Parts: sequence; C-alpha cells; structure tokens
Amino acid sequence: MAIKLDNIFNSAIENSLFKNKNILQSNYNPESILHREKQIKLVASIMAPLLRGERCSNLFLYGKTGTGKTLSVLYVKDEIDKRAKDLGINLKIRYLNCKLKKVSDTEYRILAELIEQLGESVPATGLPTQEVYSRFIELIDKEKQVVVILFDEIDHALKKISDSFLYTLLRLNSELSQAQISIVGISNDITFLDNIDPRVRSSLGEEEILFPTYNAIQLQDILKERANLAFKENVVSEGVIAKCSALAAREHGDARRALDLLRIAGELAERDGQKNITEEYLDKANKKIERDKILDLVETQPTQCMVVLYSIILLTNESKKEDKGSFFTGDVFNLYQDLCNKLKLEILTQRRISDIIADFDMLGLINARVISKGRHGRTREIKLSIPSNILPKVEEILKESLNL
DNA sequence: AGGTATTCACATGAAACTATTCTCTGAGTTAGG
DNA sequence: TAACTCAGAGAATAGTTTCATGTGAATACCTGT
Repeated sequence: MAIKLDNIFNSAIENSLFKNKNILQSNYNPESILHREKQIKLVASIMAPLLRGERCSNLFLYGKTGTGKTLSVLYVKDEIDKRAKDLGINLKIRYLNCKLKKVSDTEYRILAELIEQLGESVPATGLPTQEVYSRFIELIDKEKQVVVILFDEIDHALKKISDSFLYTLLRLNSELSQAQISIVGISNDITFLDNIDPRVRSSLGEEEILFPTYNAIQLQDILKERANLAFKENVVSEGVIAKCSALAAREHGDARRALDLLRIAGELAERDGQKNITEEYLDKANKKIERDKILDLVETQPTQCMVVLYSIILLTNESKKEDKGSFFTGDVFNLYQDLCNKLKLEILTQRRISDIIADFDMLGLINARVISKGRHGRTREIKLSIPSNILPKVEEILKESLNL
C-alpha cells in the first residue's frame, strides 16, 4: 500500500527556490531594519531613562500597517532588555497585541494577559474584573521596578472598551508606591488619538512618533535584502522585486504585504517546478492572497451569517438576471426568513441582520451604502464585492455548510 | 412654480436578556486516626 | 478531623432581543402668483 512519495519529496527538496523561507514570514525579525533609523533612534532616546531605573514618558506610535512600528519597538525593547540585564536594573517590558484572539476586546482579558506575562495566572472567567485589577496592581507593586507595557494595535482594543480603562491605567502610577509604569501604544489608525478622551490623549501622547509609509524605492531595498537571504541565487530578478514593491506601494506601502506577496509567488513558482520567479507569479500570488482571505472569511462565519450571505448572493444573481439593479436590507431579510424556514433555523430579528450586513461591509465581502429613497425610506443599498472568479467556490462552501 | 411638511423603511444606539463557562465558598460526606 | 465532593451564588462574555430615537429626500400638500 506504500505510495511512492519519495520522488515528490526529493524533487521538493532539490528544487526548492528557498534558502530560508522563514525570512519572508511576517513574524521574522531581521537584524537590520532599513529606513527606520530615525524612528528607532527616537524611540530609543525616549526609552533611555529606563536604564537609569526611571520610568520613561508614555509613548504613542502610529502609522499604517506594515510600516515597521512593531518591529522597531521590539528591536529597541530587546536592546534595552540586554543593557538592563548587564546593569542589573529591575525592568520589565511586556509586549501585548490587543488584536490576538486570546486577548479579545475586554478589559478583563487584557489584564489577565498582562498578569500572565508577568508570570502569574488568573482564571479565564469567574472573577470580578475589579479583583483582577487589584491582583495586577499587587503583582506590579510588590517590588521596586519599572514596568513598560507595549500595547500593539491599541486602537483595536479601544473600539470596544471605553477609554476610561486606559485612563485608569495611565494614572496607575499614583496608586503604586514602589513600582512605576509606562505605557507605549501602537496604533494603525492615524486618527485614533483624535477620538479619545482628551485626558487620555494628553497623557498617552506625551511623546508621539509617526511612522510614514514606505515608498516604492524603500520597499525595494527591504525586499532586496530579505530576498537575498531567503531565496537561492538567481531566483528573483531585479524586475520582480521592482514590480513587487510597486504593487505593495500602490496599496499603502505595506511592507508585510510585499513580503507575503514575494513568498507566495515563490511557493507557487516552486510548486510549478520553475527555476525562478517571474512577474506573472506575482500576479498569481496577488490573486491567491485575496482568494484565500475571502474563502477563509466565509468558511469561519457562524451559520446565521452564512445564511445572510447566501441570501445576498442569491439576490445578486437574481438582480443580474432580471437586470433590475440593486437590492436592499429588506429584501435580504425577507429572503433570509424564507431560507431559515427551509433550513429549520431560528429567525433572527431584522435589527440583528442589519448588524450582520454592516459587518460584511466592514469585512469587504459586500459593499453597502446607506441611501435614502425619499418617501420610500432609508436603507442600505447592497452590492456583493466578491470577485466573480471565486464566487462559485464561495457558493459551494455555503451550500455545503448549510446542507443545501 | 416654489416652498414646506410628511412619511417611509430602515439605520443607529442603548440597555437588557440568555446561555454558557468558569471560580469560589461552604455544607455535607467520607475515610483514616 | 482533615480531605474530598458537590451544589449554589456570582461573574464575564458573546450573541441576541427590545425599546427608543434618528434621518435624507421623494412625495403630498399648501401658498400666492
């Protein structure tokens, strides 16, 4: 029953285009960070007082995704950690990504995660939030030390939690007798600071650093450096790098995306047994990334949301056939009700469906615009924005998961 | 004709409810001394 | 008597429902010419 896989494996090993694929993975830490000297130095100088055992100013970093914010901060963190160790300073810098599933978007979980990072543990539920809070204070304040907390994607957390949480955290110093605390916030949303409590704003933004987007040339440098390490000789040409960075620069100068693109292009080319990556593979990779993103999104939707999405797809097909333009929330809800009856599912309220539709809009699966039809009310005009080439696949997934 | 008021069909917000998961506590039970 | 078990109280959370309020412009309804 042994299937001869040796050939496949062997050729996979021999024909690999990669020297070290990790280097293109987004969690990889390069030794050198290009085009961010200025910001890194600034961060370092702001955080330097830590090495004297003092707290540093609260710091706020902002810039779009993939502009090296996290990378830079973590780099400085490592360097400071090293020095602090040599100097024997009691310093704890903890990094917390507010976007992780585990952390979710609640005060409780953020505190719980912080406590865990500081080496203790709290139950995932069951305790009053206040209790977790005082445990946190106790934990920090039991010895003389400086604690720095890096909140990555802080905007994400604060969408759900009121900013009073940050405010309390920022004022924690007055409650601490021995320890001191500093907060570093990292945000992808540039307008984030504008929409929060001014008191929080002034204390969180004691120092602010903007990370500008990379332009195509800078991206090219970054890609070139990583590609040299990641790929074998002659696998990627200058042209491919140039195109890759151009693609990414057009889409907000996101370096992470550029690296993903290059990696996926490499994987695709490798699978086809190519000896090098051509520009056409970049296009393929671009499509694949998009496709995977959407399919993944659809697959992981809860049943009710799937039904709503399916209704939208059906309505799209119908309106295309009959050539009668667009449809609205009410139409979706009606069809959704029919489907629920057929599938013997509970019917959710229109209020809820409205929210689900809004969510789909956020996710980019559909394009919903609130319009007023005058006498005929106000509603959302809904358009599907799933590319037609993957629509059949999406439909298939939905049908399968809904047993249609 | 031009201006104003209505009115529709939802959007949007806030609060309250529900089911589930988990901790903590203390009463009752058990087994060993 | 110490260790163990187990039920009940209390919390947090996600996903809803319920109730309340908001809203943009096509239409109905006036107005005065």
